[in-house]
Amino acid sequence: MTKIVQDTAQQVMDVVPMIMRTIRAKLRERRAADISVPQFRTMAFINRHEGASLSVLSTHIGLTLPSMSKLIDGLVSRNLISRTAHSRDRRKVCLSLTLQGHDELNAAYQPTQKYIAEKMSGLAEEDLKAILRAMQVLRELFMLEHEEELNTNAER
Amino acid sequence: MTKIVQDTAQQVMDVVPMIMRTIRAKLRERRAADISVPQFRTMAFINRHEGASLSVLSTHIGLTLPSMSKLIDGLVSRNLISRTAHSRDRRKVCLSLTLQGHDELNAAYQPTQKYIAEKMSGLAEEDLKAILRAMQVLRELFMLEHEEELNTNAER
DNA sequence: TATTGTTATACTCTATAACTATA
DNA sequence: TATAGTTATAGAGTATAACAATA
Repeated sequence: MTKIVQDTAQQVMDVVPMIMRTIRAKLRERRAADISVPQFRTMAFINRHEGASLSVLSTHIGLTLPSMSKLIDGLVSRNLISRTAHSRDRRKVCLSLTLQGHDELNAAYQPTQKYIAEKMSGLAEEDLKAILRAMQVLRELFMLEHEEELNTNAER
Repeated sequence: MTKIVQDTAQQVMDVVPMIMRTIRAKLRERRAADISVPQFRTMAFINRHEGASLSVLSTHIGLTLPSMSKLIDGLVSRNLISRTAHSRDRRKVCLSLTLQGHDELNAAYQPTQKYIAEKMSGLAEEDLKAILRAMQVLRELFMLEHEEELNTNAER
C-alpha cells in the first residue's frame, strides 16, 4: 500500500464528515419541523428506490423491523408516503412517496444544493474539475457494496 | 451560477452521504459495543479540540446542554474522558480524552481508514491525485463555517 | 445580572419478544 | 416450516424546566 493511498484515505475520512455536517445542518434547517432525521433519510431512500419493502429499508437505514414499521406509520399517517401490499407476495409491503412527500423532500434538498453551489461558485475551473472527477471515482468505489443489499428490492 | 458548479454541487450531495454511510458502518462495526454514535462523535471532537467546554461541545454535536452533560457523565464514568474545572473560569468544564479514551477512538478509526485505503488501492494515480486535490479544496470550503463556533474554545 | 453547567421530570425513539398472516 | 410485517412492552436518549455556582 503506497503512501499516497493512505494519505488520501485519511483525507477522505477527515473531509467527508465535515461536508456531511454541513449537509445535515442545512437539511435540518429547512425540513418541516416534525420530521426526524431517520424519517427524512427514509423518504430519501424511498425516493431512490420506489416500491422498496420494509425489510430492505430497515437494513439500509439501520433500524430494526419493528422500529421501521413504527417510523413508517408516522409517515403514512401524515400522508408523506403510501403503503400498499405487494402485488405478488402479499406479505410484503410496497412503499412510495406521495406527491406531498415529494414536495417535502424537495423543499429540504433544493436549498441545500443551492447553498453548496454558492459555496463553490468562487472556485477555479481546475478545482471544480478535480472535485467532479473525484466524485465520479468515489461513487464507483462506494456504490457497489451499497447496492448489494438492494437485491431483494429488484422485483416489485 | 454556471452549469458545472451546479452539477458538482449535485454530485457532492449525492456521493458524500454514500461515503459517509460506509464510514459510519465501519466505525460502528469496530467500536466498543457500549459506545453510542453521539458518544463516539463527542470523543472524536474532544480529540481534535482538547480542553473543549460543554457548551462548545453541545453546539457542535447538536445536543442540548443537559443532554450533553449526561452523555459526558457516561464517558467519564467509564474513564474514557476526564472532566476538570477550567483554570481561570471555574464555571467552565475542561474536557479531554484519557489514555483509554484515545485507545478506544483509535481502535475504531484505524480499521476504517485501512478499509478505505484498501478500497482505493487499485485506483490510477491520476484518480488518486484528483481525490486528494478535491479533498484539499473541499476542506477549505467547509472548514470556515465550522470553525466559527469554536471561538469560545480558543482559550483554555 | 448573565453565564456555565447540573438535576428532575417527561417524552420520543428504538430494541427485544411475542404474535399474525402469507408463502 | 420460513418469511414479512405488526403489536406489546421496556430501556436508552433527548428535551424542557428548575436549580446551583461562578463571573
